[in-house]
Amino acid sequence: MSDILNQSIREAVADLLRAGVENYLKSAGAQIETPEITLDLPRHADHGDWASSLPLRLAKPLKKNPFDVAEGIVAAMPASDLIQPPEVARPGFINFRLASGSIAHLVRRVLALGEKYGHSTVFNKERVLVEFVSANPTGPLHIGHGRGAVIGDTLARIFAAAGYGVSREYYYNDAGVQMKTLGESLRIRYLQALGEAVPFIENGYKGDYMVELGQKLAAERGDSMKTITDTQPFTDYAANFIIALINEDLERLRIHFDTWFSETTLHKDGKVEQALNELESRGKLYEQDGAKWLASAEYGDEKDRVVIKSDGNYTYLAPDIAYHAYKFERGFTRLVNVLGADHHGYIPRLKAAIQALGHRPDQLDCVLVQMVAVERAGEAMKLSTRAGDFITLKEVLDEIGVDVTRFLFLTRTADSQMVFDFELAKDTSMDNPVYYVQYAHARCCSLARKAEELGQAWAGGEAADLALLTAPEEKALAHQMDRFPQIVVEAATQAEPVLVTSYLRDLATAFHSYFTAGNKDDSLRVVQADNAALTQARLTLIAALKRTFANALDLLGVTPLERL
RNA sequence: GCGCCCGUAGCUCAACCGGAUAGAGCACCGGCCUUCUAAGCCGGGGGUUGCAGGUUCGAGCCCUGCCGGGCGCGCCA
Repeated sequence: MSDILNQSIREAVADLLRAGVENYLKSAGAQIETPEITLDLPRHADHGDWASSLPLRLAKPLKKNPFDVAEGIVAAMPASDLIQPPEVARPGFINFRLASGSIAHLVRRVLALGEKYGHSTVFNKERVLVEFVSANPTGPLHIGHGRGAVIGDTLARIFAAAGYGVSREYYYNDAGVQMKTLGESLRIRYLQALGEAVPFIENGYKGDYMVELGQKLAAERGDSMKTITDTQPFTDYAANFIIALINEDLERLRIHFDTWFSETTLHKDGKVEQALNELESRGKLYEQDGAKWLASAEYGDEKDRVVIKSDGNYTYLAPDIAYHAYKFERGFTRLVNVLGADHHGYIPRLKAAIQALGHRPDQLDCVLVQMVAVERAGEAMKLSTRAGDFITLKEVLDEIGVDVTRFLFLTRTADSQMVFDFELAKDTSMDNPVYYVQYAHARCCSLARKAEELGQAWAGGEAADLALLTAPEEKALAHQMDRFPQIVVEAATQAEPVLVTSYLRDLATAFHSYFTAGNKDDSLRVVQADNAALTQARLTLIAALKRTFANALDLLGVTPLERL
């Protein structure tokens, strides 16, 4: 068996099980290959810490009773001081329980790895580009953008921990109608600020921020732009200003983009033409009714899509294909797009496009983020940038803070609709799940302080006799801590940040339970006035736990508080 | 009309990808602070997993049909 420091307890148990299965199959003379080794987290404590239903799946090909298969595997398993002798349960489960020895191994492992605990090298050779937010700079970010921003950034953090080379990118369409309308909106607000009685346009951006921007422009330039009818200078002015605003909100949310990618550069650098030529040479484009079509139906799209209209202009899809082609061109092996759920109809044609370019469809993951409905004192509020009627991300951050905002957005899967209740989010009580977790971390810190007060400051883990850690609650803690690396890999594989959030709750539950057990039973207290050795062992356990909390919270971009 | 997502406790959500007795939080009821942070812990009530079939050792999960909700369906962006 390899060094435990390089292995979680779970992996070690899986190795034992694998050895048992292989030995068993060999001795039974079976002609089947070793199946994938699976270990589940049982729902009930009676079923141990890890359980496997492997015998149930082996029974059929072996034509044997699953219970007998389970017993055969268990008998063929090597012994280990990490687990107690495995139990076989009907109809054919194998249940594993951690032995006390596993606690010491786990604690040593966490402390040895430190900041790296939970990180892995599974995806070392991969590079992932996470594209998110990507709101056109026509107005400040609202609460819905905030959700996508937090999910995208958290995914990026998780990918990095799983070994990926990660880049965060913000893409905006600055070549389209929306930006033109933005420029025209500003031009009118500017003229109005100069005292002209110009009527506002029908589809213009009506938010107060545009009025203010018009006044700002008037104050800066006086009437020097009064006679300019071209909207471009106004568009540029507005876009630059708004991008700066957006970036300010994002930085505040602890989100930093590596690149801000503008659609215009694709056109300027000939990337659109290049991508279409590539498709053409691969025979994936054809002409019909004077337009140029992509044969996307070949790859599961409902129907083929136009990329060049009969008037010679590109559709929206053309630059988008070019953009994704360019992502691959830059060396990324996996693309993750965090999109608003209303874009779901767009995904099949995008996947078709990358396949037509010779890439695998699974290299593109589209994470759909559902709309955020906002409630304030029970009243639903509508969100529309156009109408200038929305809850801005800035308001949310001002009112409830970064930690709570980030955590709340991560408590549900991206795909589920969510109601953001302002009163609840502002509540610093137990309703608010972020405090449950932060409280646990703060309690770890509090224990260290308490020990210090009593002259029993933690002396580092090296000297501690971890064999003293034998309580069931301590085993439960070790078991939870042990899960972390696997959670990170799964969250990265599935692009599912909520796995980390719910893991943190499990970890906090195990700890709160341990902590309060000490209120009833003195012998379970971490700090033992008359037992320095036990105190040191438990402080070492707490140090490992605190490290695990901190590392996991860091993946969510939430601060591990020293005290509440 | 076609396609995608969803339907689980009064409410908000889980269920680790087909496993054992469907779990948490909130709300409700009852216990635990002269001792490490009660923003916590322990216990209780509450379910025909929308409905009806099917697949198999086993289904909340897979298949078919129906009911209900959301979204999408342009040579728009």
